[in-house]
This record gives sequence, C-alpha cells and structure tokens, in this order.
Amino acid sequence: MTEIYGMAGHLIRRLNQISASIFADRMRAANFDITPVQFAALSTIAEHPSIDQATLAGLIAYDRATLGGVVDRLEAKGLIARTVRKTDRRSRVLTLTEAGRVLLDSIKPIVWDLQSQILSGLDDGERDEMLRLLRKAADAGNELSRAPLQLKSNKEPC
Amino acid sequence: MTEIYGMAGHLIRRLNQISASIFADRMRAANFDITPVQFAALSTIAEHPSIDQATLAGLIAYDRATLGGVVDRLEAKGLIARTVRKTDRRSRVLTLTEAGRVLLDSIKPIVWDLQSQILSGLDDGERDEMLRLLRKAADAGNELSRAPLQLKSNKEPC
DNA sequence: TACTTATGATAAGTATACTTGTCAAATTTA
DNA sequence: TAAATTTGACAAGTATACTTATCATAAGTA
Repeated sequence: MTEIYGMAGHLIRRLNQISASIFADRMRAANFDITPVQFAALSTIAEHPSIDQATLAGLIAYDRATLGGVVDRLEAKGLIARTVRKTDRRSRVLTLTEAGRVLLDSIKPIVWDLQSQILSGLDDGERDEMLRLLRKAADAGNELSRAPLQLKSNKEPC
Repeated sequence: MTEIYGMAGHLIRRLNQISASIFADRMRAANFDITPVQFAALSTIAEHPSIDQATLAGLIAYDRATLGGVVDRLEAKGLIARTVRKTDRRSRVLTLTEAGRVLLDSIKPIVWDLQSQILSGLDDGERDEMLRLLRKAADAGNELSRAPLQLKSNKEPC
C-alpha cells in the first residue's frame, strides 16, 4: 500500500519518536524537566568528572555544536558547573553540582524503568534479540554517523 | 562501564542518526537536496493526490506544525503545489508538480537501495528479523507517540 | 623560535520535532 | 437557526541535530 511503511529508516524514525515521547511523558509525570540528551550528558559527566565538552560529545555520540547548547541549558539550570581547564585554556571542564547529582539519582530509576516500555510490544525473548540487533547495527554503522561514538580518548584520563 | 550504552532509547537514537546520515550522504552524492521527511511527504502525496496537510501528517506520522514547515520548503523548491480546497476552505490541497514527479522518480531507487545500508551490520536473516521487530515495536508503541500514524481518515477518500 | 597544523569552543544558519495558542471555517448540538 | 465544539493551518517558542566558519590556544615541525 503505502511505500514507506516497510522501510528501515521510516520504522527507526518512528520508534525514535515513540522513545522520545515516552521519555518526555515519564519525566513530566514525575515533575522533572530533563530531555534524553540532557540525561545522557549528566550521567556521563557523573562517570567522568572534569570531562571536557569535546570528549563528552564523543562518549554520547553527539557533535560538539549541538552538545554546546545542551551544556548551556544544563548550566543554566544549575545542574553542572563549567570552568576553564588550567592545563588547556581552550577547554571547558564539566562537573556535576550538588543539585545535579541529586537530580541524577532521582531520575535514574525512572530512566531504567522506561526502557522496557519503549519495546513494550515485544515479548522478553524478542526484546533481548532487538537489543542485540540494535547494538550490532549501531556499532557497525557508527562511522557512517555524523557524530560517531568515540570511546578512545587521545588525552590522559580525566 | 558507561551506563547508557545498553539502553534501548540510546541505541535507537544512534541508529536513527546513522540512518539520517546515510540518507543525507547518498542524496548529496547524487546531487539532490532532499531530506528523509521531504521524501516521505513527496512519496505519500504521489500516492494520494489532492491530500490535505493534516491527513498527510497522519499518514507519515508527523505533527501538523512540523509538516507545515516541510510543505513550505517543498513548495518553495517548486516540487508541490498548494491550493485551497473548494469544499473546505480551511484545508490546503497538495499535489506534485511535474518537477516533483520527476525528482521523486529519480530518488526512489536511491532511497530503496540505501535501506539495506542502514542495517549493513546485520546478515540477511538478522535484517529480516530486525525489520519484523521494528514494525512490531513501532505498531505497539504508536499511540505513545506524539504524532501517531493515522491510517484511517474520517473523510471521504482524496 | 617562527610557522604550520590541530583542536576546543562558539556563532550563525538550516531543518526537524515538538508545545501552546490563535484564527477561521466547518460541523455538531441545542 | 444560534451556540458550542471541532478541525485545518499557522505563529511563536523551545530543543535537538546538524553544517560551515571563525577564533583562540596548543602542539608539532622547520
């Protein structure tokens, strides 16, 4: 019937919209004003204190320009602090504030819980297989993305 | 290690970015200036001549406001014509122009071909299974999306 | 040490992808 | 038929998600 419905790209886009909607709904229901990227950034800063923006962008697979805006908003909300690194005055070092840590701890269980809702149409076996295939496809296509995941840093660890 | 990497939402977002990048690369390589949504709109208008914007939005799972901008750009490029419907002066009726039809015919084979590239990390069996699971998950989650797919029209057919 | 190159960040511009609100026109209901 | 509701489209505002360009600072090379 309609041509696009079976296309991989179209289905992935729709599933991404569903995923984003669920995230927004659950956050709003719990009275938190946090988007998916903002969560990814907060979570990764918590695991890598004093990370710089470019490295963070690589770890969550974002381009630097987009991440700059995300970081602006997190700073405006008082969830992170941004300071110039002494050893390299070009780079801005990111750390969670106390408010940021408290918020992250509060939303983590919600974010974990909502993951299964995203694939709620699938049974347990299908969900496992879907996650395996998603991981495999995303890894294989990584370099085709405009903002590939970059796990290796060419710097000393933060 | 890093918490977000195994999450369904994160993987779906990355795969969507990969998909969008591949689409953009292939269009640019063939010297076409068309985005994925614009293709979805053109393709669906071709299948439903004289469709109105709201119905089109439902058929490609977009909200009306976003689609308004997409349609603006397609009209500005001379690919579609937008006229006021006589039987309902609120609604704008969309049709492909000759240029739109020629363009659509040119890019269709490219779009078909690029679908397999999106899942190039998977073997044939895995790809079929992935498409099945994507379809199942997207259908099940449809109503959770902000812009659900709406196949049934409450109007007479266009 | 001067010169080149690379890198972190930002700025400006485009295109989604939504939200809320408004307006006009149509439909339904009273 | 008048009033209430619904609906199609658009406007304004926010947040990604990119592109290209620029700037400042570092690092490497001659």
